[in-house]
Amino acid sequence: MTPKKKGHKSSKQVTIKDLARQLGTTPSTVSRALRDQSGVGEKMRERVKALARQQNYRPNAVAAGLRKGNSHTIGVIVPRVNRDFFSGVIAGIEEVAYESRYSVIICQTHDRLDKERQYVETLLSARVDGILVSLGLETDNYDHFEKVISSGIPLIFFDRVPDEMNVNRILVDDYQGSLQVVQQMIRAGYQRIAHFAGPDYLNVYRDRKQGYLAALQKNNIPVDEDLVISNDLTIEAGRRSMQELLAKGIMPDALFSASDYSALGALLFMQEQGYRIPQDFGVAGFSNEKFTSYIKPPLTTVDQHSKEMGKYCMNLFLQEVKGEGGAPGRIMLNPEVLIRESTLRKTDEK
Amino acid sequence: MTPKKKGHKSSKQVTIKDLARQLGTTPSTVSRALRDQSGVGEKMRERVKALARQQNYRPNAVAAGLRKGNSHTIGVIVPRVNRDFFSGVIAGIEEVAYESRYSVIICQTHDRLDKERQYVETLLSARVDGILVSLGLETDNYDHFEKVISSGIPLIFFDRVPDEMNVNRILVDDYQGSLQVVQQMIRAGYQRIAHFAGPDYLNVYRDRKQGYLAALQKNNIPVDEDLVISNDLTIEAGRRSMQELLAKGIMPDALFSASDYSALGALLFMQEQGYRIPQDFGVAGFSNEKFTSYIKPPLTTVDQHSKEMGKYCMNLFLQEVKGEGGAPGRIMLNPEVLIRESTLRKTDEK
DNA sequence: AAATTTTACACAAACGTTTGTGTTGTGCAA
DNA sequence: TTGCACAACACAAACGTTTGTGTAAAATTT
Repeated sequence: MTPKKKGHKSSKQVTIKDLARQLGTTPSTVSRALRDQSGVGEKMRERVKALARQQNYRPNAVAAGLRKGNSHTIGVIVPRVNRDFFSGVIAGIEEVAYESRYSVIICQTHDRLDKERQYVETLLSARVDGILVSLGLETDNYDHFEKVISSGIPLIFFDRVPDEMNVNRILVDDYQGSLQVVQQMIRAGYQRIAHFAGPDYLNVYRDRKQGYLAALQKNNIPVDEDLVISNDLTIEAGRRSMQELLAKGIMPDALFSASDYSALGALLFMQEQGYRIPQDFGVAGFSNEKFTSYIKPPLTTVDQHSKEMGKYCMNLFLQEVKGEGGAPGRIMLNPEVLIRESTLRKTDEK
Repeated sequence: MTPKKKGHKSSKQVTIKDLARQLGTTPSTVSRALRDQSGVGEKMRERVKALARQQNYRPNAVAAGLRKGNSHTIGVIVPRVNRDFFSGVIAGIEEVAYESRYSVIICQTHDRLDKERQYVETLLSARVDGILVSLGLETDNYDHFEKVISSGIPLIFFDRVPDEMNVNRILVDDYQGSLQVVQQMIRAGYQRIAHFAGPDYLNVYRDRKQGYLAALQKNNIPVDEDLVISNDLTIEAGRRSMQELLAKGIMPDALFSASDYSALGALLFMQEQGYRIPQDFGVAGFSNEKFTSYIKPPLTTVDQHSKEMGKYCMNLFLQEVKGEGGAPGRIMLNPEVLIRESTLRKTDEK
């Protein structure tokens, strides 16, 4: 009967002008008062704030952004948000952003180059104050990022970074992580270790492959080209690649995959084929996705300190924006190798 | 030697005014030309576009937003992005948003009420054109959303929606989903089914509990209060609650959890205690997180059509923004019950 | 050919801030 | 009492668009 609606439905937001008019003063004074700038008396300041509160005034960030030339917003471009690694980075970015009252626009490319390009345009049009990016799988051309640079706003890459560009980059030591995992696998007794690799033009996959190759070399294990397979690192790809290997009569005794997902695909396939993990076949992945610790057996993998990485990103941005950006920053974090049951062949029984 | 930099480092972005000046025309004509509005000749239009392209003109969305009073951006507030359910919804929202060229600001509350409040303020200040929300676990007060409503922009809730408010809402039939899962468990032969519930003031958890209770009732199984436990639905909580049950000497023969995560915690705990799933103990969850199909045994759960839900959300928003918003829309999707091994006690051997 | 409509453009105001520069008036020292 | 510094405020321009209106010339009709 008595409708609960209080606020008028289509009420225009109250502006600084409205406040000024009601107080018999000017917009400039109101603006200064609200932001505690000098040049306005104690009494007026109080009156302004009181009225603002009472009228439910909310500053128009768009207008302020236009005038000040910045939006206090940053853009983050990632392949997908539902990877624990990326959502971890995002969490880190957000934590720092939240403290400094920055808004974060998150864009998912789904590993598609066209979307990546489009989002860069959108973010530049939205006049974000900076862009944080991890490249998509398809990205083998960086023209769209040149535009960002020439626009003058900070650009920071993390994890999947472009090789050719001299830009800020934050990453984990993929080479070391891979090296150590494979070393452990060899120590556990595996002899013919296969590798699932990603595209060679992305630093992370190249480095992981190099780490794998280095481990073999250090242990005088010859590299078998047949055991190194490139795929798109999904569960399905992992399953399929494993199947194809066996179909070709190639039988490794372990797998180090550049991704936890393709590792999982292979693991599931091998289990279905009746192989026992880790006795008959060892499996290791990369990224420390959460599921790796739930499955049976838990998967050996490499943690990339995703949240830390996110914090570093945002802090680097804040530095840059303060004008402290000299040469492009380069930060490399140490990965943490997590040896779990999936590569623990009964080696301790020696 | 010859530095590659073309764009001047700190180059101010070229504006519509710059173009106008160079063409000997006015900003208004340039603006209309670029947007293919009527009132500008074919020849001039071409000249404008050519120059814009050549000078790398990029429209300033902030300025346009201020003038037009809309930002072509929407805000999405979710508890966390690294749940498959939420990232699925986000994917759906983005897909539709991308087509209609809307930007999406994603905000994670981490289930905290203070963050939820803060993000609402931020989004309103940023003058987003609409807000899509799924409530946090702590949210038992909706004052901050009243502000959104009185600001006049569309507000749409999904999945976790407020009871008291008469607003747009899109959800899945939690009651039906739960009812069917528990019915199946009973048919599979489980007699004493425990339930992990979330806070009663959130619709989804209340409905799931109701579905659970209804299933018992329909099968003339008395409700045992000891078997209904509220926790915060994390893995750890699931593990702990299960442990506490056993410690108290209460021994259910199955569990239906309102969340896949707490279901997983309980499942892992029971396996560690030597119980076989599903023979000795049945487990079912809710939400169809991806990991549920990887673990051993695969977990029975309920799919909520997350991506669909996201699309519905965004489409409902688009409708509202076109002014076609009559009474608040209410959409209920049918869930899909996924019976998997974790509740498949050898019932078919009858 | 005159009257009328239409086209192609220019002009100017507006969106809501922020900020540089005037303009008072007050208090203080000389 | 004059001069000066400074506080407290008003005034106005600017940020980059969009959009309503004005005004010629061109195209169309009669």
